[in-house]
Formats: sequence, C-alpha cells, structure tokens
Amino acid sequence: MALSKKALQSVKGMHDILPKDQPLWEKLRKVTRELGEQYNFERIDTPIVEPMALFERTVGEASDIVEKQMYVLKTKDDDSLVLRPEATASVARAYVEHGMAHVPQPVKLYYFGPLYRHEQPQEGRVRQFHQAGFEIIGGESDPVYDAQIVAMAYRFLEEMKVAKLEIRINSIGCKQCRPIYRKKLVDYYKSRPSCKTCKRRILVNPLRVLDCKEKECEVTKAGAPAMIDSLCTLCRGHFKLVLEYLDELGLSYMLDNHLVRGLDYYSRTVFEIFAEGWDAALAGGGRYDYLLELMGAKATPAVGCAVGLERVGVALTKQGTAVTAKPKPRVHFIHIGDLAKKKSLSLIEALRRGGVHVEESLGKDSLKGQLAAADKNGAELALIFGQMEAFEESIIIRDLKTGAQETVLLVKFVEAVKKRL
RNA sequence: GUGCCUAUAGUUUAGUGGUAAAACUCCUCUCUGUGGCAGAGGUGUCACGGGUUCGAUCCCCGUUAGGCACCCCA
Repeated sequence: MALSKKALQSVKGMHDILPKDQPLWEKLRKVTRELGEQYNFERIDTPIVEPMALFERTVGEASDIVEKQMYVLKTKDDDSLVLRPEATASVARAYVEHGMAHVPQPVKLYYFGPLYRHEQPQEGRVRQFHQAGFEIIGGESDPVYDAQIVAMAYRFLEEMKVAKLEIRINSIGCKQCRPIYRKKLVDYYKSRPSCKTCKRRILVNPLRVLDCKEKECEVTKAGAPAMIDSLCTLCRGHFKLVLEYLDELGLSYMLDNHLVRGLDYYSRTVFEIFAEGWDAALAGGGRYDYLLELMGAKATPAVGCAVGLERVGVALTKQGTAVTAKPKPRVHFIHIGDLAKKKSLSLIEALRRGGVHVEESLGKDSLKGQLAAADKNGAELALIFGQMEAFEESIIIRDLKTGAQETVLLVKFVEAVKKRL
C-alpha cells in the first residue's frame, strides 16, 4: 500500500539537508573543528535524548523551552526523556558524570549537533536546528574566559564570512545583585503603563519586560532602571574586565542593558551577535556559574556560547554570499561497446587511485549520450575508450572545450590525464 | 499557542465552474565511434478531506504543510 502524503513528507519544522546544501554544512563543520582545535577545545558528543529533569532544573521551569517546547518521550519503563532542547546542560551533565573536575581546569569542550524545540517555524527558526557550541567549565569565574568565548563566537561568524557583525553584551549580575535589581524593576513597572503581556511578565519573569517591543511599553522601558547600575561590586568589576579584554582583542561591542536571555542558568555576562539588518541572533552565550549547582553538583564556574547554524546560512543568503558547491568533476570516462565497458572498470579505478576526480556514465551505452552527460557535468576532458582502443591498449583524451583529441597508451594514461588538468 | 498570507509538473510560474499550460530540468527515442543543437515522446490523483453544484483544480469549510509576524530563542 502506498504511504500517505504525510508519511512522505519530513515532519514540520524538520528539514533534509540536500546535496546542494552540503557545501555550507561542510564548511560549518570545518570551521567548528578548526576553531575548536585552535583554541584548544576538545570535541564532545552527547546523546540527543536526555532525562527530562535535566532541563527542567537547569533551563528553568518557567522558561518557554521547558513549559511548551520540549519533545517528550515516554519509555516502556515510564521514564520521561526529551529530545534535547539545548546542549549546554548536556555538556555540563557529562562534565559531572565523568568526573571532569579531576582533570586540569578549566575543561574546554566543543560540540556540533541537532537540537529540538517545538516552536512555530519561521525564518531562521525550525524545530530541528543545529548549533555549534563552545564551553569552558571549571577554574575560576575569570572574565578572561568570557572574553575568549565572545571572541570565538565572533571568529566563527567571521570565518563563515558573515558580514557586518554586531556584538551586544550585558551583565545580569549574580545571586546577590540580581534580586535587588529585579525588585527595583518590579517597583518601577508597578506604577507605570505597560502592555498586557508585560503586566504578566513582571509577575512571572520580570527581566523579560526589557525585551518587549510593544509601543505601549516604549516609554516605560526606556526609563527603566538598568541592571548595570545595580550590579554588586564583584559583578561590576567582572563585567568591566570582560569589556577591557574585548577592547584588548580589538572587538567592538554595544552595551545593551535590555539583553537578558531566557534561560535560568545564566549569570553575569550575556551576549548575542547579530548581522546588520536581521533581528535574529546568529550566536549567543554567556556565563552560567550556577548551572552545575542547579544540577546538584559542586558549584562550578562556566561560560559558553552557541552558534545557530541554520541562521548563519540564512544570514549568508541574505547577504548574497551563500556558500556554493565545489567545482564539478573534471574528467569524464566514456566507453563504447561491451568489451570496453568491462575493461573500463579497472581503468577508472586506476584513475581514482591516481587521485584523478573522474566521473563515468557506465549506465549509458550511447556515445552521444555519454558525451552529452560529460558536457552537462562541466567536465574539461573526456576519455574515450572503445573496441579499437581496447585492442591497441590505448585511450583517447578529448579536450571538451577545443574538441582536440589525442590517443595515448594505457601504460601511462593516468599521468597523461593529470598533465592536462 | 495566536494572527495574516500561500499551496497547480522536479523548479519557476500561467490559467479556467466543463478534470490543465509554458519555460527550464530530468528520462526515452531519432543516435553502438564523437557533446553543446534540433525533432518526437514521457514525467501531474491541480496538497489532503468534506461541502455547494449536473459538473470543482477554480467557490465555501476543515486539515496538513510552507512563509511572515507575535511569543520565545540560536
């Protein structure tokens, strides 16, 4: 029985990465790997499925991710598993589980893989999406790591040739100063006009009012107290150093005291990187000194970033600099007749072993058809091997541009082909 | 989860209340000894389900998917 239409379609918000998209993804993988190696990070791959509790605790019960975006799986044992909605918690889990606190600190790890969130798809937002991320776990809560992480995220986008980047950065303080700020903000909002959503937000997750884009909130938001003025001495000093290190690295940034981020585990530094003209963050990250503690492990400072890979692709397309396919094969092997076809296999094999990128059309038998295929593939040379050549132990090399052709002996034809490329 | 818009061939699109068309692509043939050309043919349950109608690809409703925005986030 034929499958239904729906069964023949990828599920909503999850897409095939087709051959034509592969050059982009190959480059993304390459940049991830190279950057990881350059900065002395080690690769880690964690399972796509994790216990649900891992994210409930760490990302935040009130966050959208946990409230409504997780793909939850019930197992036969009645465990609740989820398709991971983000990777930082998984990496931190691995750090704890494998006792990485007992190797030289900090531990630097990078990953590349898919994440799952049940959201409404739109530009730059799909349900299965990919991130490359870099995490520094352990050691001190040293601002130099924050700066390095920002630099890496920036470098990543630079290496991918995304133009006109803008770093927005903020500090959201620590356990000591954030509650004080939160109270200030709540008090401030109580007596002022704001939109419906913000009236709710101010009760549930006050910091989020700073993200609001409603007209009603504009004036109130503009006059709202800034976190940066409420930072405690330690956090202020920390943030100041982060900025100084960024200056030292020659990275320009924009202070954005409305930048808060949605996940509970962030503390102090938070940042996002945008490409001009598109209001979607291409990369983001920050410090998460409380994450391991939230997991019930020993409090351990950490900082990290993630790059939204689909978004990098969208940004490149918008900027007209999409990554394009590699050049096509340049040599096309053509056979004529059954005897030649049989012998062709080992000749093609010899070319491949010799490092020549050769394409064939062994499935076609007509000479014209094969030449047409060679032409279509943009080959520069055609190698023509027929009955006569098989007897003479030779092969014809035809230049497809000029039409010039010449017969060479098989004993040295691989070299002859190479010479002409 | 909400709102608006959209759905015709592999792709980009036209079109009509009387069951479809163009361009490009792909496949086959003309064509087992020389390509780009040409000619001929082929590739569609007009997204799915229901309703109105003598008749629906077209009008109406629902579903699904896609796009955009909200929300949120990478």
